Amino acid sequence: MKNLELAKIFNEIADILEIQDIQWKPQAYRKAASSIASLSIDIEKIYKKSGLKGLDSIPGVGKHLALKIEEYLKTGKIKAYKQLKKKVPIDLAELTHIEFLGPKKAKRLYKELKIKNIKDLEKAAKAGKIAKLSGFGEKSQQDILEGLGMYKLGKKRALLNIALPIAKEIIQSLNKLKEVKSAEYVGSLRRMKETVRDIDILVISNKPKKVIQTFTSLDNVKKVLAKGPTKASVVLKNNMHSDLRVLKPEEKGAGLLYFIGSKEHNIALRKIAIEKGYKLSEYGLFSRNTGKRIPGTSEKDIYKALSLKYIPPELRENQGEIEAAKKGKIPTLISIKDIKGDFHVHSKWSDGSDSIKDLATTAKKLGYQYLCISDHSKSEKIANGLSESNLLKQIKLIKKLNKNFRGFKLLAGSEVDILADGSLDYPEKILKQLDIVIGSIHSRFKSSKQEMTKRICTALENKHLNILGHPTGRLINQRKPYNLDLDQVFKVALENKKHLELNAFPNRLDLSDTNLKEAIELGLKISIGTDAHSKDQMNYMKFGVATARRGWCQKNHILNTFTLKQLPKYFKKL
DNA sequence: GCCGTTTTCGGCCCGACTGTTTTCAGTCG
Repeated sequence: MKNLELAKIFNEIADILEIQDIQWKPQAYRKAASSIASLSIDIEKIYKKSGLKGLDSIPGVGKHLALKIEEYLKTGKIKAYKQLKKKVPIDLAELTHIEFLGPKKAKRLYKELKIKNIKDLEKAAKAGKIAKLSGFGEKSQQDILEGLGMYKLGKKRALLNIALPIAKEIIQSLNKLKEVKSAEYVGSLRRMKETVRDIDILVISNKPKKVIQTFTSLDNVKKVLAKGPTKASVVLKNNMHSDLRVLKPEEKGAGLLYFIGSKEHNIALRKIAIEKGYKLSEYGLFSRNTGKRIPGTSEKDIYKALSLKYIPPELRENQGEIEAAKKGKIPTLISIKDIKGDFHVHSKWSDGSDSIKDLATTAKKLGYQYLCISDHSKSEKIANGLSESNLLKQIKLIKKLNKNFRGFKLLAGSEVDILADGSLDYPEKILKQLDIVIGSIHSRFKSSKQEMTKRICTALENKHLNILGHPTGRLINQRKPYNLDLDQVFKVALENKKHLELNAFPNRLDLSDTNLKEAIELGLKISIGTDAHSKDQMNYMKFGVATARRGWCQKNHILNTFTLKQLPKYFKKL
């Protein structure tokens, strides 16, 4: 996938053009970069299939940029970019990662101090050279030094299971104030993006001063970055940033829209507003002529005034949801209430920490009808994988426990290793005694694309396998997906009537949102498994559901929404 | 450089906060 490489280059071109005070072009490059970065398919595929015309059909990509993309795909470089870099030999992509340092300041630093990269920047800042520049001063230098520290610390974005509890705690503290009418987390966290950079909060109140004061003096606040009458920005103790905005009650709907984002979604909405003679900002929807507020203060009201169906936050990425809303075709997304079971949990028989009985109790408390115990298979020595005899014992125990349940059933499963040759880690006589077999890759991650694809497809052709576990093997912030022809895997899964897992563990979320969208469009069914290694982790289901929502999944796409009675249609051995 | 039921020119989302200013540019979201 060269999508992200291209997006990065276009963004850097935008920076360089901006430095040269060139108007509008930077915006065009940025827009193209953002739409390329959010493509769900490989840009190379688009080009191979439909050539320049295909590239031209990407929003924000016209004739000229299409040619540049073609050049990059063919030669691996873009001449115009090289020339620009020669002219402005600064590592802008790196430098502008520093908070409060944008292209304009970077240019001045280069002109006056020959600063080209982070290293030069650190040296100059430490030597006190930056403070002496006109227009910079002590504070700017301090900001840069701190930004450098943050850059080193916080290159990685936070996982949802880290960010969400912090956000909820902040919300709770703010909601305690009588001045607060409502406090909600917004931004990418509200859209449940797989990782978030900061925690954005929107408070509705007529007394913003008090709210800002409380927010900036919360226990969890390490440093206050900015503090104005309606807006504040802080660094939390874990080095994440949190931004607060306070709006008035009548501004709530527009405020939520604006702060939930995404930016791309908002830009698209504002353009529709303009077409209709309105102006949309975080304060509301207004008539361009009279400046008067258009009645209605909820998000729904605003969508309605723009002739759009309500769009749930998880879909607001400008990836087709606006077009769908225009046609009134926003799907009814799956919700956590639809979930009737979990297909992937580990007990202390392998590397989990709780007993099967405790896991079952938790499942029943969650209102589930079934829970599939899926411990590791014998090759997974490091995770205490079950020997054949132990697995048989476990199956017996599950059958015994089931006798005591009403309206609830434990399913005897296993997360069976897919071995190097694509075979499964237990012999047929064992596999056929299991209710559900999840096949997963846990070794030889660095195989070639061809090998890995063949290995997984062989497993998918095995009649005992039901679900392909964490299909791409990525670990967010840690490990890239395996080299894999995912289209081929989807195709073979479909042909063999196999299901794909959406592993809900927060550092996996595998399949990803865009993968899921592709999979369900093909007609594949998805099984959400928490991969819980303790009963508490069974709550990770919410991250799975959120990711499914981001992948446009409806109830009927997700196996976990089916009742115990309906399951045999999808799992023959039940 | 892109885009188009005001389409081949002339627009391009909108506003808050900060630092270094003496009216605003730069950055962020």
